[in-house]
Amino acid sequence: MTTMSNRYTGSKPGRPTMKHVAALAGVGIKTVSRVMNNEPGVAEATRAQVLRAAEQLKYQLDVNAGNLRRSDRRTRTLGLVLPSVANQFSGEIHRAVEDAMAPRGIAVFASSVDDDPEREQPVVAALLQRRVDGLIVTPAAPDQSYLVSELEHELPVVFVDREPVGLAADCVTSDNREGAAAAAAHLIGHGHRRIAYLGDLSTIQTARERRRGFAEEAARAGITGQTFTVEELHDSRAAQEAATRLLTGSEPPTAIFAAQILVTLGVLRALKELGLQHRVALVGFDDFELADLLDPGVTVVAQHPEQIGRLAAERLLARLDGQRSRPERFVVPSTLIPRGSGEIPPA
Amino acid sequence: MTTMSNRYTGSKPGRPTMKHVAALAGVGIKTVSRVMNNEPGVAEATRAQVLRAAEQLKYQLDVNAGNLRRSDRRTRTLGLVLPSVANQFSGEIHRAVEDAMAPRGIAVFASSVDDDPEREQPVVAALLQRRVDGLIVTPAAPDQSYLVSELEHELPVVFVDREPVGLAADCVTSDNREGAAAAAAHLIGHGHRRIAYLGDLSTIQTARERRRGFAEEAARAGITGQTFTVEELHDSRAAQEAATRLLTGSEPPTAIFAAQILVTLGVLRALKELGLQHRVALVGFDDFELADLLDPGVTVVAQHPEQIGRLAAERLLARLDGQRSRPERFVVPSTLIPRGSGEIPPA
DNA sequence: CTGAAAGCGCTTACAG
DNA sequence: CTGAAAGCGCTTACAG
Repeated sequence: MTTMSNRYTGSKPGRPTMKHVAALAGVGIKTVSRVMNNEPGVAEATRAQVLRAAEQLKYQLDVNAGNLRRSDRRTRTLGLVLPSVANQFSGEIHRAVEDAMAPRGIAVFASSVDDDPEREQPVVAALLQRRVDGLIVTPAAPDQSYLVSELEHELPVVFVDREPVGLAADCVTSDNREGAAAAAAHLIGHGHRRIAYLGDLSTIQTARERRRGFAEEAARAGITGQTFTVEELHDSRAAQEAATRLLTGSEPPTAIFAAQILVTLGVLRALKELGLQHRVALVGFDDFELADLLDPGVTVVAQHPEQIGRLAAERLLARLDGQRSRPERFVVPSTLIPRGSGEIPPA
Repeated sequence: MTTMSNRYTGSKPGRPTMKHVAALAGVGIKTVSRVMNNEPGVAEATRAQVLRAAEQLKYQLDVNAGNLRRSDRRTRTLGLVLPSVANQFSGEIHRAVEDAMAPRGIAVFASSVDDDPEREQPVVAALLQRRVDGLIVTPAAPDQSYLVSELEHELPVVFVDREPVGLAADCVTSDNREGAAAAAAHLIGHGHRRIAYLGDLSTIQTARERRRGFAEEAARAGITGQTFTVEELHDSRAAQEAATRLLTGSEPPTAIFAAQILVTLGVLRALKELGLQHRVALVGFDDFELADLLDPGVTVVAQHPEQIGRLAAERLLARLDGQRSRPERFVVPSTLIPRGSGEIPPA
């Protein structure tokens, strides 16, 4: 009979198992298991011997195999569904979640959905097949009721940035309505009446909230301005074109509220191209690097993605720890940061 | 005997298994396995029956359990080690990797190491315990030889953005040396001789490469300027202070090369504060959103993280598909983009 | 303090 | 076309 060390089954040669470590150390596999999991009740000499064998074989515990038999059936894995891991806001949420999970040994699968309603469910299904212990999701589909059965099976699900539709679950968002209202109030307070609202796809819940907050505040000031409302702007080029059209029209607005980051960038390009950056006021929703370095500095309603991510992660951990109270809705206040562009008076 | 449907073992109640589906459909579990994995050779009627049962129980295949017995032992999982999932460059690499892996059903674990040499190895070890099928790593530690045994066990490892030390493995980087040399040549070509080099930690391999590319090009032009070299700048505040010191010194530089994105931001702040943004030339390494909107526009050496990520992912997939050729080193060319700041003549 | 037996939910390797 | 038995690498539940 050959030695064990060359008789592995898989196509990856040489990956040792507890059996190999046990054989080399001259103990049972249960003892190896105890040592590798830092369980008490192993003689010091035995422990040392096992560790030596493990070291020699470069043995690494297989957490997936362990999980299969473990009574809690936890994979120590989390699914995070985001618009895109390449965007700044998502990245900061991701990092906050990672930082909250790492101390518990929970690894994070992040998936990008690009706000495509069709992709949300397949992406979530793939995560469920991997038996993630929980889900943190930025909803993109019009309805999340497909997750009801998972919730019933006690899978913790927390929604971030946007509220879910069709099921009751924990949720952490920015104060979209209040933030947009604050932006409107700020511009109105500086004397503006002809304020344009440029916003994202109205299928996105936060976009509708911001629209509403802005409109309510405007109405409160006796302003109604359908002519200045443009929605369905999902990229900066579309926003730039829309802003250019408004600004070169017969009755241009004296101020613009850009309700999403890419819209803000598009408006900035339009203003610069038209040489109007010091003439037309601008407040953007969502902060960005360099906003202070532009001329004028860009006044924004800053969101706090790291707080949103952290809260969502804490919520999820509490659920994993058995908290069964009913779903809560957390709203993270945004912050208006005046930097110049929002304080330009009407022409 | 009670019905099966309420007799689960785990703490997550109700998660059905193939056994439950098989019982409900009145077939063996092997048949359920065939259907759930879309294997051929199942009668249409049987298949339909199984699908109906699976649907009714909301059954989802457990890919981890399957993997345990599967002959290839693949977890369809990848480990991605990055400086931080919150930074733009990392995020774009991450997205490119995700997009390359998704069609193959491979999910990505991303981990942030914050360029902390101490954190690299524990982070990698955690991924290995999860039996990832491969690793894409931005090295932060001074040495990656701890991965030699993994490479021997045929675990595919590809390094991104920085070259590994102590082992031969596939690697995809920017052309740091050439890019920095191009920046130097650009400034020299515009008449500058007193050019400051502001760079990141010299422990980081790419920082050393950029320093070298810059110095070589300067030497070629007969310029030696030790007094203008500041390194170990790892955040924008440090860079701002260093730039301010140089610019307010007795013999200020007429041009600055900022060899890292945070350094560029710090220099921009310093220039603006001193009112020198139209007097002192600046080229930055790494592009950023809004570089074109500043006044003047910021000339940069643009890297292409999405290409770097895609190449690394393709390399890894080729290895997974059995390619055994010797390790290759890919260098992705960067692009100098003149926008104004780099074309300011010396005072 | 230690280890043999059973079993987690699947796939493999067969046999019919 | 279908399914019973064995086994993947661990942990559980015991027994000694």
